[in-house]
Amino acid sequence: MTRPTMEDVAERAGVSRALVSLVMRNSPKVSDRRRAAVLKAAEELGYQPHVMARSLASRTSTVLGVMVSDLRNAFFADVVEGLDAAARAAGFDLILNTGGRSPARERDALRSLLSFRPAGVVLLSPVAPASAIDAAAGQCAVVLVSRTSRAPGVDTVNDDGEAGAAMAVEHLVALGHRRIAHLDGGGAAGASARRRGFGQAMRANGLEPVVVRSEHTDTAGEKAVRELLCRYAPAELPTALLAGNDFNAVGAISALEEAGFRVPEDFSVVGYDNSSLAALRHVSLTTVDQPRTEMGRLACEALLERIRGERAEPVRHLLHPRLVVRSTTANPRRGSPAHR
Amino acid sequence: MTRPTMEDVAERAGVSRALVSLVMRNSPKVSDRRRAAVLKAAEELGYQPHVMARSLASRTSTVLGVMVSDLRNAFFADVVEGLDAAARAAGFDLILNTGGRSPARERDALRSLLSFRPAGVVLLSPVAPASAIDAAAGQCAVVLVSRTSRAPGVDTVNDDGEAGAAMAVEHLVALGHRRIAHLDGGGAAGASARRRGFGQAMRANGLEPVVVRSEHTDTAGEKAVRELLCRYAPAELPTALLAGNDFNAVGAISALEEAGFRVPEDFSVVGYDNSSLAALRHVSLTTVDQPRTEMGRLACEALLERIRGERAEPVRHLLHPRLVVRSTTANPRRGSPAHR
DNA sequence: TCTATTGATTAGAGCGCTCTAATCTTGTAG
DNA sequence: CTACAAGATTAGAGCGCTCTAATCAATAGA
Repeated sequence: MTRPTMEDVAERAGVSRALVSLVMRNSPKVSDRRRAAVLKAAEELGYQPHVMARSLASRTSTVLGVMVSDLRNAFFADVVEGLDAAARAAGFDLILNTGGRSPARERDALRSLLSFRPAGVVLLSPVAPASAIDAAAGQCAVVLVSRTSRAPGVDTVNDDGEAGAAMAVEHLVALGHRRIAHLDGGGAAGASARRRGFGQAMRANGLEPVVVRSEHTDTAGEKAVRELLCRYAPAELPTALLAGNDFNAVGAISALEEAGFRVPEDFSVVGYDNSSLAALRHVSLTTVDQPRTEMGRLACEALLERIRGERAEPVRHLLHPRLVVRSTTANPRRGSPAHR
Repeated sequence: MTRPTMEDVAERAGVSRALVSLVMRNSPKVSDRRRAAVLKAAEELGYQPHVMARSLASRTSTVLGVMVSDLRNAFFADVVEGLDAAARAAGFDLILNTGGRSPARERDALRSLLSFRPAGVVLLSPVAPASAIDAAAGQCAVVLVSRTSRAPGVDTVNDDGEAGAAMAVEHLVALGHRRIAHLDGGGAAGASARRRGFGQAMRANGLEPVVVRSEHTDTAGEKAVRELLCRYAPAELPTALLAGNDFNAVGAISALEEAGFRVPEDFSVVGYDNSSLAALRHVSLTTVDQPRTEMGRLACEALLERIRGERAEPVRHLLHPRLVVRSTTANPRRGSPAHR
């Protein structure tokens, strides 16, 4: 059961342990003859280098720590996929932890990650206090995803929620909508940026931003729409909705249909996230896509730059989202200048 | 930047490195006075034990390797969540990899995991040949999720797809359905068990099992329904559908509605997985729930039992799924004995 | 022939920890 | 006051590897 070591390979190949080490790290200063002999012996014994021993001896690490609040959230799962692909390509391995959006659990998770002396850590939408993050940055490279930081030792990768919301507004305005409401995501990650972007874009178009407090769930979307329908006289009703995310949008659509409205004929609805839900033909939701896998890749890249010492100044990635137009948006019937 | 070591703590506390080691592993054979002194020194220096060094010296590992084919798949993400919670509780850490359903990538991923000399590995629905899995089992504890094995050194955790499909059939039969079709998942994970369970349950009720070849996507569900509608005369049409999974079910419902049928009035539809999609009020799909988090927990537990040497014989967990009745199933209108 | 010179190989220390065995303290019995 | 057990502490080897510096071999130049 005990696996062969470098010493075993060396003995079998009739060389020194140091030479085997060189071959394993494929150093150029090994003669072809010896290299072949070592490789053969390693093969025969089924030798695999011991990463931890290597890491200890070389005082370097090929491990990246990842703390994710909740893997069930498809957003994080996608980011981790991107992270994994990039890390693997660079010869790094991921050690993963969940923080559960609880400062205490995050602290434990982070401590556990750091005890591996990783080359860097990625924190996905952490709720930990800035001081904890800065402390971590003193020990290894740190990159934050979906969270900002002003610390010089910390890189960040965020999607541009303002731009995303603005794109949605521009799309709706271009279709002819003038009265557009935003079902906002409350305190959820990214919600405030979207709300800000919505407001700015509306005002930039000379329109009055209408915001209905909501949450990132389908039931909250239904509720918000019912509220909206009560609040306005039929002629004053918005003709388009920008939901906080896709789930919220689907809930909103349900409530609209229940109230006898049709989407997109009577109401246009735009979601946010481009989740697998939005892509369902049955749903076919116009939505804003965040480049999630790309965010993972960039986070990994930022880490690698720091690790390799290629960069010391912080980098702040702000990724541009993309509007995916499907079947829930169209020209307005009511209230558009043409039909007024 | 270089972090304090045990030696530093020992010096500051005025004791030997060995004593610090004992305190860190909170051994009972340390006097209270020394323990306090060591703890204080460690605190002041911000000392954190080096997991890799510990692992190397003690020839034990607190790392569990996890290979998942695709984190984007919510099923796997949920299992990993369960795994993470159980591992953390037991003081283990997860190192994660994706295998991408490619034998070659899986081989690399597995090799990479094993190079950490983990205490055990969890393979989520691997496609690797049995020989590769058995080889891994020679190096550490191995548990397979959503894949069977006959190897004595390998534990398995699977959901009972046969039982799940049978439960769905029983539910439909109890509602009065006699003609039930299964849209099958082809070669997807778990599909064959569901198909088998469907066939057995139908025959056990004296009914003819109708199977339509499909896949685990919504578009495949639509296609399968159109095929079904062509294949049968209106009076002979099934009154209920058991889809391969939730996505497939949603596709099927779309196609049914498009063809002028209503769900559940004209057709009852049952999904499989109880994904977040099924829970949407707009969808409200009757479906079969797999205890995914529990599967992760059990996988971890199986590993821990092996690691602690509490068990040598393989364990084969077959988890019971649960039927979640929502709004897409009802008594049949057409074709039921009462209405014939 | 003898030295440089270059390239290939190896000895040996050390990474930060654990673990065994040895040593040092106490407390207690004789 | 000595003897001895029991408990507390430590020295030192070693986990599997890397890395520096030293050694060795082979070729080229004088």
